[in-house]
Amino acid sequence: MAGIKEVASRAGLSVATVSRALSGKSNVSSRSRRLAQEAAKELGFVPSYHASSLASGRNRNIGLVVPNVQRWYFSSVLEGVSETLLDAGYDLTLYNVGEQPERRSSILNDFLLRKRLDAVIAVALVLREDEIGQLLAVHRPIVGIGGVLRGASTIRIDDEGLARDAAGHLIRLGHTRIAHVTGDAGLNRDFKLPKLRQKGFAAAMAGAGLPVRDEWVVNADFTIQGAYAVGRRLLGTAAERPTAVFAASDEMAIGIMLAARDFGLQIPQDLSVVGMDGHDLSETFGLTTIKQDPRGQGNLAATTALALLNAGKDSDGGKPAAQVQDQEYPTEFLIRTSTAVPPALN
Amino acid sequence: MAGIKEVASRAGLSVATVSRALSGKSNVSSRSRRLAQEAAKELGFVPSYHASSLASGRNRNIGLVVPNVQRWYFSSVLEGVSETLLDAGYDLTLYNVGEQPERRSSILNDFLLRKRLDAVIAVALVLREDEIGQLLAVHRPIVGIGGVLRGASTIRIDDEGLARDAAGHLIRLGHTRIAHVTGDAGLNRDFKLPKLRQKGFAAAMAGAGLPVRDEWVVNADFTIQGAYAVGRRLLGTAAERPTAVFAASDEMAIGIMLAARDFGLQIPQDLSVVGMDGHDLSETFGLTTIKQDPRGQGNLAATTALALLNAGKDSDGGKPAAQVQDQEYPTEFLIRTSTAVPPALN
DNA sequence: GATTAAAATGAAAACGCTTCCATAACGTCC
DNA sequence: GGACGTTATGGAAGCGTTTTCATTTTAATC
Repeated sequence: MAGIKEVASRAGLSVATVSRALSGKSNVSSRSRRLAQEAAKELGFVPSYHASSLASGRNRNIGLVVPNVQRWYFSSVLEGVSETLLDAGYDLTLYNVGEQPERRSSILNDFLLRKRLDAVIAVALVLREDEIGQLLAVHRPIVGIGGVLRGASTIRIDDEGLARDAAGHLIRLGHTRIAHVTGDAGLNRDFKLPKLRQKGFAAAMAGAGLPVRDEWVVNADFTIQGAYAVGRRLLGTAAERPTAVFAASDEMAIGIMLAARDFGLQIPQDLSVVGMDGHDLSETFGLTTIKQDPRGQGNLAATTALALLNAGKDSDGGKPAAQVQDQEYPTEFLIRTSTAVPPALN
Repeated sequence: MAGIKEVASRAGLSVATVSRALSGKSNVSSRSRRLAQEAAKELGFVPSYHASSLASGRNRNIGLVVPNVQRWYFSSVLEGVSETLLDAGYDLTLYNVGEQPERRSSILNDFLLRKRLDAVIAVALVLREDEIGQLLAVHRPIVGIGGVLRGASTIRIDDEGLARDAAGHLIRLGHTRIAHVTGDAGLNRDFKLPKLRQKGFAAAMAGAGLPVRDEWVVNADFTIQGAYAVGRRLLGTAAERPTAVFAASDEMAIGIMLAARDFGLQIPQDLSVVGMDGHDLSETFGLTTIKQDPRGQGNLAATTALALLNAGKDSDGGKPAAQVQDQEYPTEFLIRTSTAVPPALN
């Protein structure tokens, strides 16, 4: 394991110059730089991460906290974050906190604060004010995706408004008997998104003077399987059945579609379904949905975090320091083949 | 930012004793330990990760290299690894290498070797011998999942044998016209699994004296969407259509089932489908499959890595050092409702 | 060629811990 | 109560870089 000292003596330079040369600093003659690089390559020298971090105070490591890597949305964000971080030469430390709230706080204490992360990206996670305060106190930028964090930069979509649009689409088609599939249970209580989308749904219904029937607002935990099970109950009773379903996620919309097929219900003739998110599978199912781009959001979050980091460094430097800001990410309403006028009007 | 010195002076102890007390070492009186802990808590002291790693040579950080976090199998492994690592107080550094091979090598050089990881867990990735050599040379245990790595511990299933069993099940039911959905294209060329499963399929067919028809061995990239597209081509021509499909993954099996429904084919009456992996969705679809437990495999991989680490530490210590070994993970053949005797025999 | 500003260099001081080593306190046993 | 084996303790030496600061070299100007 060659250290920087060996490189220095082989290059005939001092340790200091080698360090500067290899880390691309200025004030190094091109000759010295070349010498240092050659010696480093010949010895296979790679600077020790910890020594370097300890001395410089920088980590080149950003933490990502997600509730559940299994879900499409989160793994897509993860992919996006991972991509831009890797390109920037940063490490990604992943905290898959899962549904247990107690794990979350232990993570914050034991890991995040341990001075080993330059920044934290939190997805769909509402941190308590004191937790944010702790992070900000140690000068760690925080960027949140899909959840507003006071004092942190945020990337989000207008969940409530978009949900209203989605439900509105069904209403404009003439549907009056509309069910809503949501997903609270068991999940992190901090996870506000389902409530927001539910609120948007309720707003659309109210705006059209339509009743929200409690038995038609059902919970499916954001999974295809959950929605499939729920769908069998919802659609099984031929007596009075909704003519349209607005699901708070595409996964759940797909679950509903699968259940509908089991009962021989044609989509969209017998049942309209609209989802949300733009899941990879939604196209295959011809699902009308509001597409968001979680991977792009991940990219943006990482970029934002990096910008914040640089801003902190040369705070009085040339380029204007990046500010904490709230960015709304663009979405796209995709009308496909899963929605039509209700059967009665057909 | 309180350092260990402040803790020491507040506790009225030396820095050395505080360090020992807080890291749970022996040879510390219970009184000193209590004092140190109290002082640390009062000051909100958290040891600096980098300083600690630099001084001790340990990182408490394990790298996980996966091809694609989006795929169910990989995200499940990730979840398992993350879980046991978090419980053990270890960090997880994730390398989502994606399909680009050049990225992989830069990761190895720039990150893995930078002395910042205690061990590496590689999923479905064949490292070159010299790459393994590099890692072993710096005394980093490697554990591989789903790909045999010379000199590394491995957790795997018998892909070829299990594929043979899966295809064999169709054959025993009386099917002779069996298609196979596999997935090579675009993927990391190192990814051997599809070839192994394909080999198992071929072996089963050969064993029964059945021909493998080239046009019935189709590629679907391991996705539902891909298999759906492929399925529409495969099943669309009513002329001569397979009576059964063996898909190399449950996702692809599901894609086939969706395509079959589009053509009004009943499963299993008109078409039998068998998958592999035990995807969360397979139950919902009644899919016959061979279930493996990627999350459990992730748990085991992490445990193995940790054991290897400890073995390295007290190599001549009490408990026998953990050995490099090849572990076959148990699987379960689940016969559900997607398979039956072929239509002709019905 | 002298004068001055700018660029390049090296010695050494951090960075904040862990751990070795020597010493001190504590029991235990005859 | 002295000798001895344990267990606790503190001082100080690392760990391998980066960065400050003082110094030397180079370039630029008159």
